[in-house]
Amino acid sequence: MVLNQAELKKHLKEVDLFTFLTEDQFNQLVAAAAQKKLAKNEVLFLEGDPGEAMFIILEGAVQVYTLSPEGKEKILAILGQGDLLGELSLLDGEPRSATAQALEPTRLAVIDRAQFERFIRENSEVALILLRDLAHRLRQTDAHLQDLVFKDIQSRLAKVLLDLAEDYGENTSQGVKIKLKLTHQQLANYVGSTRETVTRTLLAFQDAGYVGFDQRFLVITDPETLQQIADGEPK
Amino acid sequence: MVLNQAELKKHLKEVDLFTFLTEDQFNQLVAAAAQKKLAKNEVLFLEGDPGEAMFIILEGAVQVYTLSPEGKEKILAILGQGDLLGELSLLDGEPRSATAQALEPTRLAVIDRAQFERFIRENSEVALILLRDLAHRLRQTDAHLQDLVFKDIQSRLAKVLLDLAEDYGENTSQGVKIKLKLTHQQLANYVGSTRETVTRTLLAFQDAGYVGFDQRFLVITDPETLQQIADGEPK
DNA sequence: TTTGCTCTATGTAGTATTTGACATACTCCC
DNA sequence: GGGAGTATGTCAAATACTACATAGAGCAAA
Repeated sequence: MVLNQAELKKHLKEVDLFTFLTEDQFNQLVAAAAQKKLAKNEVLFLEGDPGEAMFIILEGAVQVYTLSPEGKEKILAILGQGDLLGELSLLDGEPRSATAQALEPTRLAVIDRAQFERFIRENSEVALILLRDLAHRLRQTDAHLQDLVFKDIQSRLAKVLLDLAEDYGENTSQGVKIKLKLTHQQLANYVGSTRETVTRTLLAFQDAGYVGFDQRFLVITDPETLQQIADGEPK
Repeated sequence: MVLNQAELKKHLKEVDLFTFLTEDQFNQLVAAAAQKKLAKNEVLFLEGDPGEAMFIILEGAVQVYTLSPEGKEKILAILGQGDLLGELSLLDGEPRSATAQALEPTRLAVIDRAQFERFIRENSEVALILLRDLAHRLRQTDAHLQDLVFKDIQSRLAKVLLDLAEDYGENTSQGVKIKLKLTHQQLANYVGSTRETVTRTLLAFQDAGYVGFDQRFLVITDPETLQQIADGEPK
């Protein structure tokens, strides 16, 4: 199914970055955007590829990860509806520094380099909006780095679960249900640990009653306590 | 001693970011820059401060770090001559997300928000140059994150030493002498470990003949092997 | 300048934890 | 029924924590 212009526009509206644009600028970008669909697990681009386009996620979810020499993965980000993807290569001309792969069926708006550059040139304040966005992401990445150094697996896992609940959560009677299924391996790759440790920690959370399961979906039943754990208070 | 305009200009020329500017743009910025001197260990700004200026390091070195709730430090960057500092707050308006402190007597050029914004406004392509720079730093930070996940202390320490040699090194008959003195504790804070582990690893490097000391300055005697260790090949 | 005091940095060891590697079932879908 | 994903335990390795001893640097008074 192909999105019509109105639907595409509705989605683009959800991109934080683009809520700063005027209606005119907005329509201009909508008109320029092509579309692409990805099946679950389909790879959008590989680390090392030349980067000649950026994407806006209209629907679905994408993981961005790199591989170590030994083949271990580190997930750098899990992006969902409304998120931008792959813009760095358009900004600095470098090849992709990570691989992007769909976690579920996903639809994207595609903006190639020429369109992007024209848009920036014709709307000079967009560069400032992008600068603000990148500054924000740089701070986030530094924070992620601190977490990795200062916090134990419990904290990091709790934090990731809360983040996922934020982005992919749905309120139910038992708590917030995370509609995005990730294997323990993927969670481990995300928090920088091993599958076994994630299994152990998740079981501990379950025993303590902080999380539960509903048809194999993870449900956050005690977000307050999880938040405390994420912030570093033990137990 | 106060830098004269010619000297200030010479230093600014060394900032990668600003080598893209025209002579005119360049002079404009030089004229706008005030100066500041820091004694060793003097704090330039604290995490949480409002950020109303950015700095260019003319001489000396500055460490940028954050504190965990328990008071442990993580050094995010060690910046030297020609590096930019504190520009994120000018871009996104957020408070400082880390503390900056001089590692040795340091001189800075100070560019406040008004100067910065005027400069950007009057030189629209500067925003694109900054975008490129931030994109680059985002990739670097991601790479740092991967190191933290994938590599052991040996590798991380080897990498940091090579980086320091690159930025603060001086060729001698025995090898590259690192002119910046860091305590084991600081190195530990940088690579995300403990002082004891750094001491042990450094001694191992010394025993193996990869590094040595010259009047308490660290000397890299076998950069090739260190590079291999940094890249993950063991021993 | 020298002496000695103090503070900081470094070296070393032993112990405790955390985590990763491996092995083995189990279970739930296709 | 087969395969992917999951649960769980054991073991070993890496690293952090704790504690203490020594060395060196900086400083101040003689």
